[in-house]
Amino acid sequence: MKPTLQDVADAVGVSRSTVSNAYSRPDQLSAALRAKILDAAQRLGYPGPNPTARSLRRGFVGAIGVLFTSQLSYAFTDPFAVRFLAGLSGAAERHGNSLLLVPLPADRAQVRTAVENASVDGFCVYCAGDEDWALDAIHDRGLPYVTTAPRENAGPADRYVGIDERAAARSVADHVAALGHRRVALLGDTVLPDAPPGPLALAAPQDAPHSVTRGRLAGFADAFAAVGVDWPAITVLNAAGNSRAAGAAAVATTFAGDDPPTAVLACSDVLALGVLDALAEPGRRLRQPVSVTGFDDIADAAAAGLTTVRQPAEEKGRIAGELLLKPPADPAAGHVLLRTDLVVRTSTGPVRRS
Amino acid sequence: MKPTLQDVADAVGVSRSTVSNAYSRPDQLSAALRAKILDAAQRLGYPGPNPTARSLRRGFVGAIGVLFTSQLSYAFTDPFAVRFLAGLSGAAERHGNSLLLVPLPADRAQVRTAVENASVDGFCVYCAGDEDWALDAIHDRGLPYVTTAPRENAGPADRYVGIDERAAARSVADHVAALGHRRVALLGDTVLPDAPPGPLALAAPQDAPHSVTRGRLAGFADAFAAVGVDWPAITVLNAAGNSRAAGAAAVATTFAGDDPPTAVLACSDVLALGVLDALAEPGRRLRQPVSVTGFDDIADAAAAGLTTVRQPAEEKGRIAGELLLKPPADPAAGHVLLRTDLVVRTSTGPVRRS
DNA sequence: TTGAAAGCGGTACCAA
DNA sequence: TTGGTACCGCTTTCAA
Repeated sequence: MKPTLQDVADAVGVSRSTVSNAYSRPDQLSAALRAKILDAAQRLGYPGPNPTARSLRRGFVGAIGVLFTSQLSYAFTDPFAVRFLAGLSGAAERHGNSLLLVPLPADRAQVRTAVENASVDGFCVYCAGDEDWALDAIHDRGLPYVTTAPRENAGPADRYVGIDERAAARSVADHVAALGHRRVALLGDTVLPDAPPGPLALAAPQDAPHSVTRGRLAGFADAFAAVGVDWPAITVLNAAGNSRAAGAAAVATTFAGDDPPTAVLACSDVLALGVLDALAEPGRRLRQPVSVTGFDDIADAAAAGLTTVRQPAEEKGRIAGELLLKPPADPAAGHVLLRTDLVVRTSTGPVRRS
Repeated sequence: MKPTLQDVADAVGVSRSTVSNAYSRPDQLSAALRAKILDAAQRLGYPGPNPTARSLRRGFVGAIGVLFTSQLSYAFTDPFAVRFLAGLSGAAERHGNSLLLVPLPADRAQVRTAVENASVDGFCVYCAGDEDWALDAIHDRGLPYVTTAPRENAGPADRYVGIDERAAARSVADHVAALGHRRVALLGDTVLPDAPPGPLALAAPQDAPHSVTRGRLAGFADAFAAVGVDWPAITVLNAAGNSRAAGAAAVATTFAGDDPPTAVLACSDVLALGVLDALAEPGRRLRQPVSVTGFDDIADAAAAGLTTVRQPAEEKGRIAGELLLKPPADPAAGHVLLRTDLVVRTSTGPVRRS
């Protein structure tokens, strides 16, 4: 059996408190005694204070939990999520905290369990807003948390860092509309759960269950409504996942028809890059070039010449971390809206009169 | 104060054991009583069993620690590390484990503390081999661990997953040598600690303190020695970090001289891409095209036409996770060497006679 | 089916 | 400076 603090105390002939102090508060005992204790510990193979026991007693852990709405392993395939994590881990690093990445099981009941079993002092929920079962579980645990999207019924104590999704989406859609595009398609990841890739019937942006998608679709719609293109005239495309391949698959049949869209506005850069991939496929014949826009401004966007909306990824993560680790005195400061910038590159251009 | 299990027990008029069973072993009590207990818990706002206390009592945590040799936030900027993490998190997910990302402080003494404070059942040490203070700390805690490089004095119980760095490096260097290159430069990240960017005096590959760099440099050297180019004739370049910018900076002055290298072999794709960046700078005049090779085959390598050595990133992570979470019965199976493949693209070509 | 009691391994207050 | 003593919150035999 592994030796415990008690064993060390016995070996040296002192009390447990003294051994504990030797580790946690060196100034509380003489250097000589401390050396003697550490020496004995070494000899006995005492691994040092058990972190779990220490956390239990101290009442805090020194770790924050990170929850992803999608599979944890998918999170690492999303460039934006990775940059967010970089920012978050930087903040954690600075505060001496660890990051506990908690995989969320698909089963709703198990989500509760996963949340309940996490030894953490708080949670950062990436890209939530509708995953209420996870947020509810966190809330029930009474732990502080930060989300990257505002909750429907957010209380004043709720903290989040995000962007104005709708306004940001509108900015890029305004740009596309100004270029003269009127036949457009909007592309999102899992716009409706379990929908197949490709065109989708969505009565209104509000019907998208995911709040981020909802906000972006609404912003796109705003821009086109302003130039007389109403929602029913807009094609909504569904992608089965947030990947280039999914983006390409979603538009596979889009440009075949008689009157194809002249622009595709995607809810993420990754999807948009997939659209560009599809458009670049050899053998594809187009009546006119298709404008494509993304969202996020990930690293690959620049090289691809993708017009997109930039949001500060690392900063988002960093602020999420700070919000959690160093709560602002003023609760109003707990709601942070980051600025976004329209980045116009070569993937968008004026529509050609036919 | 937050209610505890005891409070719930008191409220219902049962013992703590029964309440505990209501949560952890529903089959141990009548459905009616269980409902009553859960109901009372709800009413009192009991957050469910405290995970820390539970872990302490049960003797395991359900989480594995991840240690990066560099800053945690840097890890997310390294594409290969990210893919490794994706694989690792997949394995963790499958086994119902969480991942605790532990930031390692620069201070050596604090590294111990960081390791000692992590509530985990084991560690995955990314890219270690020489960070012995971290490994020692893990070892002293008596926890199982996996590394991504063999340890010098590895015992039979040590588990690791890696590649034959030297052979892999040789394969790409053989390719370059076969193309006729004899004046070559090798480029590594932090070949020697605190060295400035650019040319470096390194008496032998063995003098590189980092085992991965050491192995790769040795492999490069092997190939050129085989064609009569000895170590002193080879330029070694140091990069201050594993980034494109650092790669570019490292070769900033390399091609100015009279007799510049005709090939640069980098220890990572990221560095190699930086070299390509530098070579593509406007205004740079070269006597002949410079061949460049990388290592890892990250996503951006293909688009850049980079000749490189592919190693299976996600699989490396996945296997590391499996090795930790489901230790092989046969200890020999705890040492996994993954295969690598030379991927020849357009960044390498035959040397031109001058 | 339920409860009593004994820890899991430490920490921190307070008194000596 | 050191030791005594609760106690952190839960799980788990074992007996009732």
